[in-house]
Amino acid sequence: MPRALPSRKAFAQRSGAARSVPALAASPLLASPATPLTLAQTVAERLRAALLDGRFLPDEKLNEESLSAMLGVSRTPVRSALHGLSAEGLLDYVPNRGYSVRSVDLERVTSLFDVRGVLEGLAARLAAERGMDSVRQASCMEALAAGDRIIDKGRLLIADRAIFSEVNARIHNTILGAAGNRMLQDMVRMYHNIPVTSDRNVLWDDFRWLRRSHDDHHAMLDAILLRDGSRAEQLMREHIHSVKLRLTSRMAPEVAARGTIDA
Amino acid sequence: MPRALPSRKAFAQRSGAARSVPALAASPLLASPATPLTLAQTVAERLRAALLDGRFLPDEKLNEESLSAMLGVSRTPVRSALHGLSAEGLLDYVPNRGYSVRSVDLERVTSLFDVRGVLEGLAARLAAERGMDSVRQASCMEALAAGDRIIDKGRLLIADRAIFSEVNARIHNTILGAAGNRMLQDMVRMYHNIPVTSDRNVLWDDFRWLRRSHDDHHAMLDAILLRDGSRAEQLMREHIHSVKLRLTSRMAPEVAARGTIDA
DNA sequence: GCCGCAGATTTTGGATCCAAACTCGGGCTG
DNA sequence: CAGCCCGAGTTTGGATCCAAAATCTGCGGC
Repeated sequence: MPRALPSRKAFAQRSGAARSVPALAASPLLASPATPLTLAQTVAERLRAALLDGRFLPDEKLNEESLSAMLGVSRTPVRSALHGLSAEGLLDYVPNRGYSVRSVDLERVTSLFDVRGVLEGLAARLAAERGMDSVRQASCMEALAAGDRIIDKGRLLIADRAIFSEVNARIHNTILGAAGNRMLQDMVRMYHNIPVTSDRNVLWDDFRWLRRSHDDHHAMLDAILLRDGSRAEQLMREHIHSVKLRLTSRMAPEVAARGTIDA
Repeated sequence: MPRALPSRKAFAQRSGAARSVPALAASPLLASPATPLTLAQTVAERLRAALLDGRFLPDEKLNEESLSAMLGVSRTPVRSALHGLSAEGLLDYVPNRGYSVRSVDLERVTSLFDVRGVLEGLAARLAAERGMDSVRQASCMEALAAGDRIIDKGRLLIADRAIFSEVNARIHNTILGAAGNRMLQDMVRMYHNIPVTSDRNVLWDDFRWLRRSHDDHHAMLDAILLRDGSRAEQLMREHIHSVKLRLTSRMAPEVAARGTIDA
């Protein structure tokens, strides 16, 4: 008999409200081919969301039976989901001992942003070399304009945070798409799904930093439109580097100094 | 009743002979912590090996039942293995339609080597910045010397191919390890497991190219020992780029021109 | 009092069973 | 004759069952 389950609060409903922001029209890219999802996939999705939201403690062991009870499915799809999430790097797995939440320490964040820097740098370069189609150009311009409107207010309203987050995501995603490199897309998307480094965890509260960040976006897109691959790459690297510094300084204020990108 | 199985020849025995090359002592790095492997993992390993050896046709559909019969296990570990391999990018998966061998076309190889270029470039830069410990230095020197001995013969003996392949792997792996970035290691190792791009598929038959490649190794390690991160990165990028050109030119001689890395 | 060891219990890994989705072929209709 | 519809057979996804490994617990020895 399965003893009293932990009953993690509010796990069942995750209706995903507050995702759409009216200030930015939905991008026409990435249309879904209406694939019939499998149970294991939806379970994986829910677990991923829970992990990103920090609803599990770092290093917490995940019990298959508890999860299956929690989600109202059998152990089979849960096992499949856990397996997949560990392949994505969100969980740790030890053969006969099960899965546990991968904790993100400073060293791991540093590693990740170093990788992210060169990958997104590559994306920017490729986008510049290939050139952007008009749809993507328009999408970026729209996002930049939306960002400008916020910046021009001179301070960051709370309501604008979500928009800015969306603007940021739009720009990076469009560049990534323009690069036209599938492998690259998959990799970058992969660690957009890692807790601390996920965009939703970036702190959008420092107005100065935010303005600088938006300036970076302008410069990057400028370089891309001018087809200057090297400059686009350098700018993107430096941009990511600044995000890395920002995040790591929060994690361990005393450390987080020596950069790894600047010449 | 399961009808006559395809009985892919020589699938059962894969005793893995001819892996150790006497010219190079086993590297003391990467000691195995003696993890008790699970069946699913061994199945994944065998399937991976089969895929890398090209024992399956591109786009071939993999039937779970056939595989389980072939390997003498139930469908459960096979399913787990297939799931994992698709996460690694070796297989394609469509929800209710199963797994199939991912075919590697020219576009995919190009994508992959562009990514690999920046990632291994990052590894070289990080290795230079951190510096190599004496063990790694010695390991590299040994590998370089072994390579020199082969090159000095003025032509490539068939027996030396395996050694050179080993030398190459040793150098790249050591640099990767010296970078001290776990995330990076995982990513690079991941696409060392992709059919066409796997080191074992590099063609070591053109002596001139091979000599140039070995020169690259010398230059790279030189830069790393001098702690010149930028140069190490540039050299590694260019090195990978040359491998890319070499592979793509074989795949489609008429295309494979415009590079993406050189300034 | 602490460590180690043996049995009980929990938990994971693998096998089997069942249902739902897909495939393929024959027959029907326009 | 082409195209669609429907049903048999196959294949995958999910649930359940069983065995092996690990964890926990309590006892005894040093």
